[in-house]
Amino acid sequence: MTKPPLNDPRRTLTLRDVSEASGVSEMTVSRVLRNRGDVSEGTREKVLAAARALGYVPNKIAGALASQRVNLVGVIIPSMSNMVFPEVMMGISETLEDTGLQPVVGITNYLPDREESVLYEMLSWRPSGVIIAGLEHSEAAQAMLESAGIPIVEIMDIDGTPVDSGVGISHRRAGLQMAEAIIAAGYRKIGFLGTKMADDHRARKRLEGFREGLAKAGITLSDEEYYAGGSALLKGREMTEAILRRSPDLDFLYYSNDMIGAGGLLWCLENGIDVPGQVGLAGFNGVELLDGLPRKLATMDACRREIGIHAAEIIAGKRPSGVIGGERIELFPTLQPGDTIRKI
Amino acid sequence: MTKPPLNDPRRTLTLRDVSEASGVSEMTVSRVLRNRGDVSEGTREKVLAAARALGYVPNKIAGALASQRVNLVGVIIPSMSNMVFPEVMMGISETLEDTGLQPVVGITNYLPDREESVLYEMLSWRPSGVIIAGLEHSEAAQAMLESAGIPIVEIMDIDGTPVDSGVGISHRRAGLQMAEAIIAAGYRKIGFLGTKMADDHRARKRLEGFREGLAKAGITLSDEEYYAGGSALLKGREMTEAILRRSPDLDFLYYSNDMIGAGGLLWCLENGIDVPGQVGLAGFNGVELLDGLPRKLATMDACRREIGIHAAEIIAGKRPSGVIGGERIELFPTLQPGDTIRKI
DNA sequence: GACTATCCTGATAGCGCTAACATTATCAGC
DNA sequence: GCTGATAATGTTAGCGCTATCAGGATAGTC
Repeated sequence: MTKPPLNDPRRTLTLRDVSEASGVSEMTVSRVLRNRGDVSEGTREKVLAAARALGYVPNKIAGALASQRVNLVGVIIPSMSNMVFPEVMMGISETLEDTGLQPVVGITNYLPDREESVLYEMLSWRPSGVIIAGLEHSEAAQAMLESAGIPIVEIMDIDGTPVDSGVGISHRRAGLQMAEAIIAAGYRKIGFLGTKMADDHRARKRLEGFREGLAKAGITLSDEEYYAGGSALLKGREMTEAILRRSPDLDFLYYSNDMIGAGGLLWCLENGIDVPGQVGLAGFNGVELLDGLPRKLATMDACRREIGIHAAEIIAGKRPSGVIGGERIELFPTLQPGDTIRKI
Repeated sequence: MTKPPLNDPRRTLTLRDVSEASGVSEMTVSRVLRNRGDVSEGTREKVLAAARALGYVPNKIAGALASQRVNLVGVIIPSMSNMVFPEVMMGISETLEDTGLQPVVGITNYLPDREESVLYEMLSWRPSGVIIAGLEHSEAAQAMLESAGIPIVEIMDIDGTPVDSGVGISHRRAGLQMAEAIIAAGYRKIGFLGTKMADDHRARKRLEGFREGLAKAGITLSDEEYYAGGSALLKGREMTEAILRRSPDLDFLYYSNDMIGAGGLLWCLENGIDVPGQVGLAGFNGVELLDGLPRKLATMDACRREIGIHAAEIIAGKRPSGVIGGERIELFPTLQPGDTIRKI
């Protein structure tokens, strides 16, 4: 963005250029281009023609500064690499589409430090609202959210207290319900397979809920296996092989996400393990991928799309309630037993 | 972003507030917060302390307007729903990380109209550069790119002439090479399975190259099957079943992407089809998912990550060549035969 | 004809920040 | 002490736009 001298014909155009080309004031041009206020049909056309002919693109930076209005919504999520956040994004984009608001995404990679800096960066653009994944933030991030003076929606998780609004599911309960279903189906020697990520609070809460569910039946996890990085499908295979080799008496494997669950399912099928007779399997998320698998993996959908839609509605002020802020929307995932849990 | 009166303590903070709190001029505060110019250690600490205490977040809108510098890079891609663009994004983010530049993503859903409006919106923020997928754009979009006055990098595809810089692979050649490999392996009755998208120019070019490759051996496609929307893995299964039911004599299936290829592979394995003996299979992209499949699908990697890295380097001015613009970087995908093409 | 109402357009004053220059402190060297 | 460099800070003037209000038409009303 170097600035050419004023006489350079390739200097970036301003309202003034359009104004001069169409013979009206800058203010009128501004009105035409924003469809605001009354402008006669004649001038409107004249201005639009001039703008088009010049190839004028308004400068939103200047516009935003002058109007104190920024049509941006910051969306801060940990990752894009599995399909869960992209689906949330779709819900958000779709809902924001006809509001004039535009989502801007920041990725944290599950790092609190990075979340903090991404948030700072976002807020420095003075967005109209922020949608941020999770309820756990660094102290500084928490402070920024509290004093931002704009709508904040914390999404995905509802087990805790949002700064402003919250939309999500109870991961603790999701884990608990899955445990209950597994026990009800008669499984007793249960293994857990998940990621190593200390900062994935939602996976942690699911596991806690799961343990709690098992505890109610007087059961504890028989074995655990963790991974980090790499192709989730492949890791699912490897981990499944490893855990079953180490603990051959396991009769159920609970995966912290569907992708590793799918890998586990493929491995079991190839190795002649009777699923769900000998070993039952379940994942979490309800990803579309599962539809194409030889057998449907048991899972719970995380209401990803709905979360995105509701969050965006709150920011856009589209909530039917008419409430301004401080909404708390809990969604309820349904258990999809698929073909990998014994029918009772 | 409503603006509270000046006496409202919750009004958004400005440089002036920090300046008053720390007893120096706004300019000095600005210098401290941007680490620019000479500021004594004493004042620096005083200012930082005040800024932190107040919870001041600079207003980049004002900063950008004043300095004519925007640390944003527009990235315009068609989709996030398969893993190809997220991986390009990772290459971009990683490369931009230490440059002070920030990517901002826009999604077009393969719609030229939407591409045009997303581009317009992006340019109105006066970014430092634009990375945009593909070489085919609407006339208006093309004009905007030409006159934007910033570095433009068109990515993914190199079969054509970029406006400014280009980074990608030849999809035409990729299709051609795959055809040659298939023919060399002795397959003759070849079917194609792909998406319906008229505006996926890269898929189209691959198919054209593929047809060309077949033609050289005097072969034409024996059958074709197309889909739109839905779970790609599932669609891959369904399409494979459909095409093989209609044309049982096919001995090879070329899929326009790995995901449907994977679905096809699973279907074939379940239905006792000898792969690659009776039917050979190949996809395109080289997605990580394939690593977890029972058998490795033949594919060609699309150099997604590298494309992202090179594109970002061009925008950031990090190219070793020192060239300013108009670079053309062709990458060469390698054929990964996997286990689904007969060894010769 | 004066008056109000409605519609359209223009002049003015910033938005919050930074570039560029101006000014003031500080200190070495003679 | 004075000069002149260097370092540290302040002053001024916008960046390109929009909110706000002030007109100038035109038309209708009494």
